[in-house]
Amino acid sequence: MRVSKAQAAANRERIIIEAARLFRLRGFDGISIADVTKSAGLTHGGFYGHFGAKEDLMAEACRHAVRTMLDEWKAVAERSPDPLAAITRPYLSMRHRDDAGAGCLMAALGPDVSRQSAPVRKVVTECLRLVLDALARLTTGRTAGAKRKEAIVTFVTLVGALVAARAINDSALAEEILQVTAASISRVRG
Amino acid sequence: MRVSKAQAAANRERIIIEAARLFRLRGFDGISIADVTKSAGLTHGGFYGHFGAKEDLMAEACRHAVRTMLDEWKAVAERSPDPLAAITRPYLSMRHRDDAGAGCLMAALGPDVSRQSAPVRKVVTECLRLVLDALARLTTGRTAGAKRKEAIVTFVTLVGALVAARAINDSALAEEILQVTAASISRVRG
DNA sequence: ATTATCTATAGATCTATAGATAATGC
DNA sequence: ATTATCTATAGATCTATAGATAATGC
Repeated sequence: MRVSKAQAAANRERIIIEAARLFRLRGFDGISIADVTKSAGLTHGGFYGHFGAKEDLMAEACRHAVRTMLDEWKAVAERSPDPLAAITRPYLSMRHRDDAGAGCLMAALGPDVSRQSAPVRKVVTECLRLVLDALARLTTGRTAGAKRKEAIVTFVTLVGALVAARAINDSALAEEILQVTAASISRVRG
Repeated sequence: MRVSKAQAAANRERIIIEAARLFRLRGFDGISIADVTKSAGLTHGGFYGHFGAKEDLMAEACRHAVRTMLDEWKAVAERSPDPLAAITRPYLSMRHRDDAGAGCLMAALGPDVSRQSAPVRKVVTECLRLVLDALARLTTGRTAGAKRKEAIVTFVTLVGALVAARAINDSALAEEILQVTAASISRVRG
């Protein structure tokens, strides 16, 4: 059976959306083409009409995941008197810890990305630049250089806290890690 | 062919050592039992005489990786006037970034661990406690609580910086991330 | 006699492709 | 007629097991 051009484009988009969610949840190797296409309501055979290889989907999924996060960041920052806190508070929440499929790409797949080939890592590199630029605009640094440094330290601290909080099996320790990190970030800024 | 009891124990240890290296390099799913046993100089069939399942090896490999890091930390901290810097400097080096197989477990496999079952995560939870305790002893905090908070923030910052530096495809940006993070850690402490 | 390791393989799963099908859009 | 999707499958790979082999250690 065939669908309209518009429907085919929507199917492709749904494959990317589901891939971004499932890869973040179970890792690049933990999800098959069949898993992704099934989640998108298709069969695995049609996949190669949309993408040349699984790797191409990984790159697209990474881009989509980061775009989604940046859109959310923009939305919450615009309607908050303390934009940086409006971003770091939900980032360092147990909700984010327990919902990797909808969360930060770097925290969910950073090491997975390291093991991928150049095209995927290139996309992630571009995405990281966008994230750092977005964060830098919200920092208290006086010069552009100071803002950038602050953005880098803030972002890697967020990522590390989430990675550690997720790897462990103890909710109390995870909450402690997230809270102590959040307190540290707001103390350093203030 | 059969080997002596002592040789069998040494073979088991070599399987763990190679697993700790290979898992950190390519991820839990990126390495097969055959890869690990071949690296240890054995065939894959004998594996199940040493371990009940691949998952058991993952747990042992995680424990081994963290023990190795803590041993290194202890060694460099003992012969340095600034123990914390003696640990964070090599951690935030390009050498560590480019040698995941011999480096920090959390930075190399944090998200991979999150997706594993309870036994593996339990081992990693115990290991994280040991790492935080070791770091806390080297911090400048006055109270035990302050030391612990400082240890948590320091560790997650280290992990996040390494995860980000490894995920990207640009050495200059990676160096910037590691250097800015290192400067921030020594500034906050000092 | 016991047992650590090896050979061989069953059963499952995954990526990618080939050819069939059926609805779109010129 | 074109083409997006489906069915079916080839070829590769992985975990785990069964039975054979051969050296250790009582």
